[in-house]
Amino acid sequence: MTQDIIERPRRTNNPQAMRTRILDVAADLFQRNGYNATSVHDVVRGAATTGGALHHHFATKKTLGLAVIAERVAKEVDETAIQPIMTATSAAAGIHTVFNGVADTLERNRAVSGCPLNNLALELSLADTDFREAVNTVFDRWRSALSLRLRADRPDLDASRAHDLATLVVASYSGAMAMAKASQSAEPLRACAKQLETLLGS
Amino acid sequence: MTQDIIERPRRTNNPQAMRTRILDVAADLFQRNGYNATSVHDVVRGAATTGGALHHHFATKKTLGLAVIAERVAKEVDETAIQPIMTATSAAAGIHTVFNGVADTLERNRAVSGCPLNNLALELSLADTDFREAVNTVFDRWRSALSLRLRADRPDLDASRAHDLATLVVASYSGAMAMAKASQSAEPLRACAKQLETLLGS
DNA sequence: CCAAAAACAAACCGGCTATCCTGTTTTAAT
DNA sequence: ATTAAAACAGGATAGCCGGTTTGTTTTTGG
Repeated sequence: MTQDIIERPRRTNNPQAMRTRILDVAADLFQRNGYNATSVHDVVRGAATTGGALHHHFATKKTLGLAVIAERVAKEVDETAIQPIMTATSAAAGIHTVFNGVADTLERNRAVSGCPLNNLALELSLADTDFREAVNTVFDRWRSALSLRLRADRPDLDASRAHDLATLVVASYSGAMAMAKASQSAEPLRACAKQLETLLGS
Repeated sequence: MTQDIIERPRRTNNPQAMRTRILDVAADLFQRNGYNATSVHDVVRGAATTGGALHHHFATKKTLGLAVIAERVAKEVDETAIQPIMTATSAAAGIHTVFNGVADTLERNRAVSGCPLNNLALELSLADTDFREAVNTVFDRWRSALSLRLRADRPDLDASRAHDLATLVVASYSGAMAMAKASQSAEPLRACAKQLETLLGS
């Protein structure tokens, strides 16, 4: 009797794709449920892989977390917050675009899961220095870019004031996202956008 | 032979004190390490009590968490943020006092553990509706109080604008605290305070 | 063809939350 | 005063899930 061989689909090694997939799933879960509330098993299941494979790419959960910040969160901040401001006709216009654009997105999706940077910042930056530095780096890039743009718009603005102004914009964005998450509403973002406009318009 | 009785200190029932102690320790640990990263065991050890006693006062960890928000975090927000603004000579002066006062405190203590409301808001408000509502209540009280004070100062201000302005103040405070935590520096708070002053001065 | 990389599979130890049962103290009615 | 009931605290345990490790098999590049 010839044995019926179950044809298991041949495995194909694709380390880059695997790494990317794990990173994507982890970023999503960390964002939605938080770092501590997400187990590596959750990530394994989500990425349809195995514990061993994950371990091969990321030795520990912390390594994975740092990679998510450096390669995913940073990119997301860059795309949704920094780029639009750099390409807009003015800093004020860019800020308007970013705040209201994000508000629109939040209203399209039903749930407000918050700013990924902020989420991880508050959960991890006190617990671990490496996490703190990774998060701080992203905050600083954002703030510097904004400060630079503000001065490009208004050369009369001195560096220190521009820096303070950029800080206020970033802070109000973060805070508004926190309030938006708590109220499950985009309204705080729109309110802040309006007020920032009057401040920048002067 | 008479048995030597080890004199164990007689137990004294003091449910209120026990409850208070547990709540205090839990609030502190949740604030410093986060909700998920804190085990009930940690709370038990910190309060120098036992699992059974804790369970008697708070059936589950979630019950404890909700109590911390409603009875500790809310009070802290009231004392450090709302009261000073209500008693100051003007809203602008009050805001100045709060932001710089907190900044001073952060610099005295070595570590910036962030705004307790913000910390728990971002960690829990998406995970659980009860938590979200508890956090949102505190945010709203804060915002309403501020809005009311702004209008008392400037009767020309219409309600909607006052509300938006209050939102910006609360948001920038929250965000500045997040940045302060990530950078372990009070500078973001001072920067925001300065910029808010020019906005309110006009 | 072979060595190294990549992916799989299973299980480990430890700590977590929740619960149970026991014993003690307080309260209040008789 | 006495005593029954309620409130309170102690301590141990169960069951589960956490992150990580350990072998082994499969794939791939040189």
